[in-house]
Amino acid sequence: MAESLAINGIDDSPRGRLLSAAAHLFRDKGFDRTTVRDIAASVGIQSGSIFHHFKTKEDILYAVMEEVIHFNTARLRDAVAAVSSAQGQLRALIRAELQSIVGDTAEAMTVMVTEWRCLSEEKQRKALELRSIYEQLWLDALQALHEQGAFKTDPFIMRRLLTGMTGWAPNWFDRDGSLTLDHLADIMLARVVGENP
Amino acid sequence: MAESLAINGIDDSPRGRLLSAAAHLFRDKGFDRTTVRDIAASVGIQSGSIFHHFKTKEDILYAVMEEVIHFNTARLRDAVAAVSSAQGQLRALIRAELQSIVGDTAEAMTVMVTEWRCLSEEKQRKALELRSIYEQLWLDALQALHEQGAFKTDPFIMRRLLTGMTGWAPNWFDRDGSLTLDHLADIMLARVVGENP
DNA sequence: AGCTACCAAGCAAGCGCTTGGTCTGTAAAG
DNA sequence: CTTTACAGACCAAGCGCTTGCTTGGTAGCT
Repeated sequence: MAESLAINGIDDSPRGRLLSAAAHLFRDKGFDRTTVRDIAASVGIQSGSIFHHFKTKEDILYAVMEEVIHFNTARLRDAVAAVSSAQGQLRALIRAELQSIVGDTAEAMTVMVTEWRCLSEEKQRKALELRSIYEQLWLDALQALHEQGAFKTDPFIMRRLLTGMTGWAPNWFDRDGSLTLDHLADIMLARVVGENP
Repeated sequence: MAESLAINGIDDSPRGRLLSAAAHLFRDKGFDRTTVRDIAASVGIQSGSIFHHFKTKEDILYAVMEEVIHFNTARLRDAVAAVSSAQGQLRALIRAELQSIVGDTAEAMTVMVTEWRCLSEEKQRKALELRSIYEQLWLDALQALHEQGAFKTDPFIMRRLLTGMTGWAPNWFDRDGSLTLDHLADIMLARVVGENP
């Protein structure tokens, strides 16, 4: 049994604690190398007891993704709503996604990126549908910027480049280093609008 | 038994065919979900016969990475050597990495990115050492561009952003689509030097 | 004679998941 | 106020299957 920091957006019911622990283990060892015995041990119960809360191990993975998508879609929506200019909105989206991906939901977000294919096709489809609102927020902001001439590249491609940049960040960004998330967001924004911090 | 396209840089000895087949399966299903029986079946031998060529399943993964690192380091070196200007060199590096990652060594490169943690720490360290020449080629070109004022961001960070952009490409780039790798390389280059294709 | 490449059979360990039951807290029925 | 009912949370034990890998041997080429 090991204490593990809760993930933002996941409550601390028995089920929620199971989800946080699972996300943590999935990130560290991967879905397949994490056994239900590992997850059970890290919250201090027997392995069989897991199946009182979830039907299958895969359902745990899906639940982690579901929770993190909902939480971060709401965060993205708030981030966009708080700003009026298109460039300001994009900067807010980048900053919020960085917060999701290396900050308070890091484990769950990383898991969503790296363990995606461990879901059955049906669950992938369902999760993709949940993601669609999230992605639309990005495309709207990028489309607006594109129309006002801030960049020439196709907004869909630009979103993919940004996804790659933010998605890779957990592999190198050091939360205790001198580079702040605010600064990094400015650097990434400049890759889109062409300014040069 | 299924035919699978050979990966550039891997010969077609029994061992090489095993490596190509393994890389293909590792990319599709992941290292952990691929069984030695899967690999054996895809080249038409019995599962036990695999261990005549490799000591462990993990050794297969390492061998895939080793081969692809060597091959692509050579390709990167050639790409740089063929151009004189710093910006031309960076463009050549981006183009070559895209070729590696969505082209003729796609399976093996994708596996290297996504199945990295399936290696033991010792093998990770060894593979990282092999990678260091590869990364130095990038840093030299970026450093030169940085010194001549083409961009202000720290070259190390810029390399990480580029790694993310190219590394994510297999998840969306369509080899049969209208976007060419040459065009995509130009788009990515512009994220660094601030021009706007 | 020796080497490479392979087969056939199977072992030991670990896996996800099931089963039948216990305990505790809550709340309606008497 | 007690009794009965019941659901949620969990345990102890273990089943059936898959896994990576081993063993002892054979066929063919040099």
